[in-house]
Amino acid sequence: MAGGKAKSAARAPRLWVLILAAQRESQRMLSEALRPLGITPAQGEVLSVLSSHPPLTLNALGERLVCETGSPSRLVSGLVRLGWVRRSPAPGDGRAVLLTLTGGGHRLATRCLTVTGELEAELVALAEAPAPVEASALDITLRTLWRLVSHLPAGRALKRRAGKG
Amino acid sequence: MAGGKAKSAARAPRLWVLILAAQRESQRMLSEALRPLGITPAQGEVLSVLSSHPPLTLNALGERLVCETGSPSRLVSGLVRLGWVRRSPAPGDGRAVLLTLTGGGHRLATRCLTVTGELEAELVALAEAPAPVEASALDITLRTLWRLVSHLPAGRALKRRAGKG
DNA sequence: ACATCATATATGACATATCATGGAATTACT
DNA sequence: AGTAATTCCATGATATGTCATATATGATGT
Repeated sequence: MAGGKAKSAARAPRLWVLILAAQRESQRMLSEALRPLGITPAQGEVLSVLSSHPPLTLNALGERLVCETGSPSRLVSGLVRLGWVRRSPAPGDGRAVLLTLTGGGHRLATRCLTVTGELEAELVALAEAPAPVEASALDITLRTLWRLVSHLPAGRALKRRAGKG
Repeated sequence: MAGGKAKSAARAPRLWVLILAAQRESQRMLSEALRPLGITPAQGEVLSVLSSHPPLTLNALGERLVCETGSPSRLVSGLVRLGWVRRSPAPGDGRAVLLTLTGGGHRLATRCLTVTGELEAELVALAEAPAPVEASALDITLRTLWRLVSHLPAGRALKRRAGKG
């Protein structure tokens, strides 16, 4: 019955813990995968967004990022220092700054998208259910996230924790 | 074939972005909810783990945490300074430290578990599907995470991003 | 007993994320 | 025009998470 399920949610690994675990592990994996490119996941997100958008102001970029709230001024500064992004004055607005990728930035963004795609495939492989399941969407989500992290460090932490209740 | 799906994955919000978005938003919500208690989400995780386990060493605690890898020395120091956790020498091992909750720590942990439970309910309400769905577990997971974040700042960032391809 | 290696913790260093502040430019209002 | 309010960006301050190092204790092997 539904009551039993709802009740068990109180002691099962919670959604938010699973979300945290999944984020930590995917962050680690992506961080590792991007290391050869010399950029961090957050920098990769900026490159990806800039590669598929018309020149954006800092503010507009910030509105399209998940990795950071507010205006990603320092995040962009790093990429400018590395030579992948160019800041130019925005025509018609003396306050704003237009961000564009340099030539090398475009090439790096392409490589970054490849790496991101590979990581996505890796995550999907971890998360994919071996067989069709029948349960509520939330149960399926919990199980999927659990499959994703269960044999990674964060998942092992949850197992140890469950070991003693 | 699977190729069709794999191709569409290239432009859909990716699993890892959704995981990041969900983590950012749930972190914000939990952070807000715990503020009245004067603790952070990471500190809350420590209190929760300690409240349901026998005295743990720092190392054993670290093995049960998702919020941090390595040994959570500083995280615990903060809780000791606040008076919620006690460090005592481990009998039989002069290197190790046993961590226990103080009386106030126990009470705070209880309140923390209540807050965490409420947040969990809130997240579940956001994530719950309005009606039964039929799709692969992964699709369901993506949709569930999307429901969770779609009307929150991180989700709006993803919408803006998708707006221009 | 002694030398060596492994383990437990603490701490410094660094990158990152969030919040608050300040300066410059634009917009709105009178 | 002129003033006030708002917007855009940069930067300082703080907290957090990760990595590397240092120190002390325990375990191992001769």
